[in-house]
This record gives sequence, structure tokens and C-alpha cells, in this order.
Amino acid sequence: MAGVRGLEGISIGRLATVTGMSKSGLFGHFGSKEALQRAVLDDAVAELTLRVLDPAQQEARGEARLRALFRGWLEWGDSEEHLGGCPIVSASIEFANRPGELHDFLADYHELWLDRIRRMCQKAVSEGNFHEGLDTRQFASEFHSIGLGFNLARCLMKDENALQYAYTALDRLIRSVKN
Amino acid sequence: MAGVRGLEGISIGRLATVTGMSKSGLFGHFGSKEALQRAVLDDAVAELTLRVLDPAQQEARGEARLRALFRGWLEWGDSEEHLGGCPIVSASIEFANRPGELHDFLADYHELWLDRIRRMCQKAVSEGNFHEGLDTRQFASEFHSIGLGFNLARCLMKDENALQYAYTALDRLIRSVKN
DNA sequence: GCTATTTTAGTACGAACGTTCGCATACTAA
DNA sequence: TTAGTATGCGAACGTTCGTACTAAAATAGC
Repeated sequence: MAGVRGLEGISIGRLATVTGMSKSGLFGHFGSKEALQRAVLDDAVAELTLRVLDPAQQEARGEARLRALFRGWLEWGDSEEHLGGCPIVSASIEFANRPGELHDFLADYHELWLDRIRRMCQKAVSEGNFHEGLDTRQFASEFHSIGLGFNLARCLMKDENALQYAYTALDRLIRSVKN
Repeated sequence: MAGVRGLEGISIGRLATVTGMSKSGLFGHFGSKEALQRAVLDDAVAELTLRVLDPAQQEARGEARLRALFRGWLEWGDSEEHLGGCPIVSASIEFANRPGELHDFLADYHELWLDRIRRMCQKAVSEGNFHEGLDTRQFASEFHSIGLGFNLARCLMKDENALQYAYTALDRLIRSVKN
């Protein structure tokens, strides 16, 4: 529901119908719509961790782990259960300019995400994959941007080549920071 | 209004209050909410053309024009009247997975936009700025992705360095395709 | 088997939603 | 002067929204 209409597009009434519950019965579990939206986000984050982050951590640190994270994220956002691409990205744009708990949560998570990439990149430097003195924040920003581009191209335009563009872009990025 | 709450977050009632009109009086000008949303989009596109595209066309074709387009788009989306960053990007994600006139319009416009970048890039090739045999679609995809990254970083996290990251990324992209 | 707690349903609320209708006013063209 | 066309208003429509309150049913622990 959130994937198609956004977090704000979730309707408690329709959600109750779909789940076969009463509106109040379902509502009682959350107490407010914002709490429900937050629960949806929490679930998305948990799934992202389980399906993307944890598997990537299994890979050898450095470049390999970065590539695994990249591939995992792209495939996760492109999977069939996610009609709207990465749900966290969608929500981030939806709440980018609205004050409140959800905005703060998303902003914090984004910072965390970028920092995770940055630290992986830093490891790639210390492993000798990437050259010394590399601006890791810059790398993280570009790394993430490629994913955002894929996300939009895939969802909005159903671009078949989007995945290819993304991988090529990553290759170019990595090649430019290699030793 | 659309910048903060999204196109779907536009409320005819509140819009009427803000403009000092009656709800029905304002509604009469559009006939439906979808038509109003479409009018907002048309206005955004017209403004983008006037403030970003046309000025860029004044620059010498090739690399200079691409840089001007890039700078223009970033500054336009980052300007004070756009609380939500580039309104077309926000709307694109909002309607990425919903069928309807708005989705089709946005998908078409995005294709048009990418194609415009691609053709500018092609000119940069024929001008001798960029090397022969360059994959111009790939270039357009990466060019656009950098802008998307900036858009999110700036809106969601108020990242002061986002502009710097974007320009650095563009420099690196252009350097990698130069003759 | 009884009690305490959680979970669900029923009902209702006030507000806001997009939309319709009829009527008034103002400008335009003949 | 008149007919026609925009334009705007006020009131109301039916619907859906999130939320509150109360009571019944299910569950868990003893």
C-alpha cells in the first residue's frame, strides 16, 4: 500500500478491509496513523538489514563488500514485492520537507546509511583496494546517487537498461578511485 | 503546498483559504483535482524551461552547455521558492507506481529530459569535448543521478556539502569522458 | 477453572475531502 | 440593449478520513 500510494496514502480503513479486520481492531495495535507509518518504516529497515546489509557483511571487506551492498540494494528495491522501488527512498522524499518524527527518523537513517558506505569505503582504502587520501564522503555520495538514479529509472520509466547503467556507473566510479 | 505535502497533499479547501477564494470558485477553474495537479506540473515544467533550460541553451554547445544545465537545475531545485527540491522529481516518485495521466506525463517528461542531456552530450562529442564512441545514454543516466543525489541530500538532510559533492562528481564524470 | 491481560469488534464522532448545483455578478460581442 | 460567457460564491452533497469509547471474545498464567 505504501509502495503505491506512499506512507501518507495508507488508509487504515482500507488496510483493515484487506487484512479482514475491523478498523478499530487494527487501529488499536498502533494508536495513531503516524505510529503505523513508523511501524511500516521499521519493518522496511529491518528487511533491508536482513536482506541486503547482513549478506553484504559476509563478503570480504573492501571493494567486494561495497559491490555486494550495491547489488543487494538494487535487487532488493527492484524485487517484485516492492512495487515502488526502495520504500525508504520513497518515504524520504515524501517526508523530506515535513517536520515530525518520521522526517527525523528518515534523515537519521540516511545519514547512517551514507556513513556505512563511507566506512566500507574507508576499509577499501586500508585494504589497499582504493587509493590513499580518497574523499570517502564524496565516494559515498556518488555511490548512493547511482542507486537513486536506478531507483527512479526503474520505477517511473520501467527502463530495462537501468540496471546496466547502474553497474557501469559503479564500475567507472570504482575504477576512478582504484590504486 | 505540493512541495511540502506532495501533489496528492494539495487540498482544494486549504488552497482556497490561502488564496482567499471560495472552494467552489477555485475548483471551477480546474474541474477536477487531477486537472489541478496537472496544472501545477505544467507550471513547474514551464518554469524549469524558462529558468534552467533556456539559459543553458545560451551557452556554447557541448561541455559548457551541459555544465550550465547542471548548475541551473541544482540551483533551481535548491532555490528558496522550492522547499521540496525539484518538484518534478518529487512528483515523479510520488506517481511512479500509480497508473494515470500524471504518471504518463511524468514518465514522458523524464524520458524527454534524459534525451535532452543525451543530445547535449552527443554535441559535446561532435564538438570534440568528449571522446568518440562515448555511450551518451550512460552519460545522461549518470549526469541525472548526480542531480538526484543532490536533491535528496539537500532536502532531507540539509547537507551543506551536497552542492560540493555534486560538482565534484560532475567534474569526475566529465573528466572520465574527455578526449 | 479462575483471573488478568491482550486482542478484536461495534459504533459513533467531528472534520476534511472532492465534487455538484444553483445563483449572482461582471465583462464581451453583437 | 441584449444575449452570451466567464467567473465567483454559498450551501450542501455523500464519502472517507483518523480517532475515541465501550464491551465482548480470546488468550495466557496461575
